[in-house]
Amino acid sequence: MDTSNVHDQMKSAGYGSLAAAAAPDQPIEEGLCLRTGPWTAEEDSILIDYVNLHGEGRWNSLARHAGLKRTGKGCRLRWLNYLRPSVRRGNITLQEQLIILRLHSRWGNRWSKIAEYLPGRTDNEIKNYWRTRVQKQAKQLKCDVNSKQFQDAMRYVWIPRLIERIGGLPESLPDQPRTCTTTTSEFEYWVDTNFVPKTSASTSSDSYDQVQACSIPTDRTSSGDEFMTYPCSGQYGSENGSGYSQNGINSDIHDFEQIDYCSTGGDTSVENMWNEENIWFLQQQLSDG
DNA sequence: AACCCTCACAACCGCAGCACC
DNA sequence: GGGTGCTGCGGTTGTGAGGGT
Repeated sequence: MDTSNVHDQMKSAGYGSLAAAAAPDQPIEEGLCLRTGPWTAEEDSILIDYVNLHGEGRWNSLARHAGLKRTGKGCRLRWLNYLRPSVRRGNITLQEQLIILRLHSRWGNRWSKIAEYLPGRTDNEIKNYWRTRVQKQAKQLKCDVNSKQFQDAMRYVWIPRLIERIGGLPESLPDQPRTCTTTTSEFEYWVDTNFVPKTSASTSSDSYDQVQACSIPTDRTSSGDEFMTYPCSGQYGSENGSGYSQNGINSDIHDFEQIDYCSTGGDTSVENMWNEENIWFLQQQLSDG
């Protein structure tokens, strides 16, 4: 969807107004009314110019000095989610869907953290994706998105299936895996090695933040880790080893070394994993036990 | 054509954490 | 230590588009 169209349409529809009162945490100067609703092109321009001149941060003073009748929070949100040059628009690609699913299984609703591994994507966008697509499917399957049933569904069915859709299957596997040790996360292959998360992880006390840039945490042994448990050189599938291969699908992780997760182009997003075929397949798997 | 429903998205809200005084 | 203000995060809401009937 072209979000700019949405924006323009909202504007033309007259959405937005001057708020009579400021947000509780956002005191306003006497006599100043704050605008709410969609941003106008003029406001966008003012904000862009101001940030380009003075940089990000200090959003409240920015809003005042730039002459924007917006809250500091509003300016920050508009900049981060929409105006920032690095913001990437367009559909969530299959590769990105895969990353989201896997990181969410690891971190839950920590959208900003997940967004760090998706260049150009905002936490808001990822959150919207999760709510509109994933939660909807959990609802269709009549199970909670956080239930073990749904987690297993993603782990053993959707993710391998998504992998299959992303790359297809090569005629032959590489002669030698790049590396494949028990101490290296397969996920390191999945993330473009040129990518560095945009935020500083070193300032966080979260143990999951103690990771090298360009890699996904690898502490498989931690108690809550149900994340990277696929055999490194084997096939994806259920615990008994038959799993997915019974469907003729060989999903060796190294098949996907060449996926470009930082690509700003491409259009693999057209085909979404959440289609009728996959729903049917998953329901079969679940009913089979 | 009109209505209804779902989807996708931007924007808003409340809260927690942090820094500063 | 307490108060205040700012920032960032996650949850939620409101809106138009688009498809189906």
